[in-house]
Amino acid sequence: MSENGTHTRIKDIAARAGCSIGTVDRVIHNRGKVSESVKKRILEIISELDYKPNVNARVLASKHPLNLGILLPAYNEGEYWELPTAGIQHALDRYNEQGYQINVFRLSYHNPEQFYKAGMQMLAENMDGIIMSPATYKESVRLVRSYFQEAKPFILIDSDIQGLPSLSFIGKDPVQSGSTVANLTHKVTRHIPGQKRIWVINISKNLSQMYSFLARESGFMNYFSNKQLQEEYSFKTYEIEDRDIQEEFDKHFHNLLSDGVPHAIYVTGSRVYKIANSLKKYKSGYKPLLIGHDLIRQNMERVRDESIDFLIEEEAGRQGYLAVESMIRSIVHKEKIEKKQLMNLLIYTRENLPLDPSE
Amino acid sequence: MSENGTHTRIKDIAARAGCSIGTVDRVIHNRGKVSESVKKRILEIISELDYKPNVNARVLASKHPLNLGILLPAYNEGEYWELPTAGIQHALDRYNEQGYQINVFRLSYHNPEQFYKAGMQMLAENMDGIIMSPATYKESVRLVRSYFQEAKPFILIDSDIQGLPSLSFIGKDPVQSGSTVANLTHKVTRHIPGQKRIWVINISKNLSQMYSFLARESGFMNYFSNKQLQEEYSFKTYEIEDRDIQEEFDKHFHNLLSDGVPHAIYVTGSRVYKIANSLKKYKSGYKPLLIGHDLIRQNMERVRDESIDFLIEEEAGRQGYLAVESMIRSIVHKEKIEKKQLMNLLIYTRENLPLDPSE
DNA sequence: AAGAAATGTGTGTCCGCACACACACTTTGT
DNA sequence: ACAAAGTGTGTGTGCGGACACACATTTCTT
Repeated sequence: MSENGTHTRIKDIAARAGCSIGTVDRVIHNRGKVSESVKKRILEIISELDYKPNVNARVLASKHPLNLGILLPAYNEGEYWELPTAGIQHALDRYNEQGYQINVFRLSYHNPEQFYKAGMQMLAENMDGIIMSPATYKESVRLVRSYFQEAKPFILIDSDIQGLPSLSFIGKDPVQSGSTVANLTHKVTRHIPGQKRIWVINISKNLSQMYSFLARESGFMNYFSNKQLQEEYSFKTYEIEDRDIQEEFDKHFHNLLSDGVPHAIYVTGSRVYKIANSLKKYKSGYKPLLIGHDLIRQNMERVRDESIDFLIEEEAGRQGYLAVESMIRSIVHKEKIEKKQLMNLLIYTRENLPLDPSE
Repeated sequence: MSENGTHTRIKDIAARAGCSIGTVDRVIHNRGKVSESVKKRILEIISELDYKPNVNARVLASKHPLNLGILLPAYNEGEYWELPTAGIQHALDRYNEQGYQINVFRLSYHNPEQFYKAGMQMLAENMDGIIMSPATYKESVRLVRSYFQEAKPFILIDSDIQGLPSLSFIGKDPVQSGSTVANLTHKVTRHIPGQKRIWVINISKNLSQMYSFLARESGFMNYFSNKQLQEEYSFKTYEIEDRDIQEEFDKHFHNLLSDGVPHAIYVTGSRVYKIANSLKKYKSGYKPLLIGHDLIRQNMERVRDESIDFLIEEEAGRQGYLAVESMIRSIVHKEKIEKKQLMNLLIYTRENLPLDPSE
């Protein structure tokens, strides 16, 4: 507090320390020379008074724009990455309206090499901070090594790579996510007489998604093995290539089904709708429980007509929003950011599906 | 945009309109007299340039504190209302740190009359804005009528009362929520042979909660009637008074159970843990599916030991946070707020339970 | 017609902070 | 011993907007 009854200001600190605001400013920003004794005194007063700089004044006075690098996988319309991207855009619009000046530099990648290259280009372009979703482990570590050396702040979204010196990770533990789905699957199928047949399907286009999918799968399997349910349940795992032509996909999938329709299918990624579509065309008395991820349009349609039973999502849009917000809070406001910001696990059914997935 | 390449400023508008910034300021704030012609010209320029005042400068310059009234039901430790309250506190702390000066005036109520009285006191104390959770319909309408006449902005959290001229409603549609639980219940129990017995239990202390509970119940029942599942399912609804002494509660509940343990129990509120506790003590071969609401500590413990199967929550903490944020954005930043901010429906199981429910 | 009141508009200060600049005092070099 | 370089500290201006105040011009009184 201060004489005027509100918050502590630089001026108040200066008065207490018996120096000018310029000197206080110098110790706060570590710029210019300040004698040790004065510096110590000021730091003491700062911590004693619990001085928090006024963010509004700070943003107003420092007129540097924020250069933000955004590095995400390439995607087509209606695909998963549209969601985080929308969240990012939402945040950018909002902060822009409020008077923040933010320049974005976007790059996308199709494969790990491109990821690394684009990441290095971000360095070359001298961004103030970088928001990215890592591709593979190896390239991420290589890239982050460079970031670390140049003290370049970065935020990881969607997939974490443990131990990286990121400002923050924003996303969800995929193993936990898989276990939760397993719990759901277990409870829904437990009363089916006889042995329950479960399929886990990974449909992916590229390597970088594969990691999350596999982690979800192992979380899923883990649940059943921890519960010692291997007797009651049988599992099959399929890796299906993402064929763009639905007919080809159908053919392949119907082929798998000919051995017998399972009781439940868990698709570890956002391409459940393809399974749902194929399943619809397959004449069979039994409709398996179908669970998949992410609130993309095509999935939502399939939830609406109940060909998908449950859709899990990990607040994809909010991840993007928070990434931008965290970057601003860290770089512009100089706040401290939580190392891990874990999202909630949302479950959607026909009943609680939002009309519009945009955040 | 402006000469300096960034955002439009008042100065830029003044330059274009050929007047001083004082005049522009007057038309923006509708204070003082401005000739019609100049006013019109300025307004045109404002909309043409899409002028957005710089929030940081605005907050910095206007040094009024924000007086915030908060009116919520009274609660004991560990009860539901702790969650929104924590969210509110989190927002207050955060904005306070950032240099906003916010004074809060809290009141709580045990019954509708107190609610109305406290609400009127908020008016008398001349708060800038009020965040509240409405008690009953009648009292809310009466109260809001006064608010409307005095143009006092208010935000409703948790329970909506349709058609009220609130700044925003922040919460969730309880009917939808009930239907979602019904879907879950249906899928889990569908494979049980024979007729499935379902219990819906409302445990509440006071009238104001009852509304949400009943709405959830009707959403729940709706699902089954829409699906025409009345043949396969039998339903019983119980209203249980919330007895503080668990033994008494147990006695009452065990009495109900003696007619036969149901296959599933849906508790429409946050007091599921009481049922879970009672159920544990009841010796029976069959453990019914147990679903309830809200991430309070006692419920979390029961999810952890799997005596509660699913816990549903509607981002209670975030509701509080958003309420404060929305109030600030509306009153201080003068932004436009969305009339309805619907929360997500979160599902928790043992696998994805957070360690700490605080936001 | 002259002062009073109403109307319209411009100027200046402050909010808290960032940063450039100025300047005094000390230390170093020759 | 005196200039040059280095070190420590104070002052001033500007960021965009809010608001008080000053003042000019018009309109109203009597």
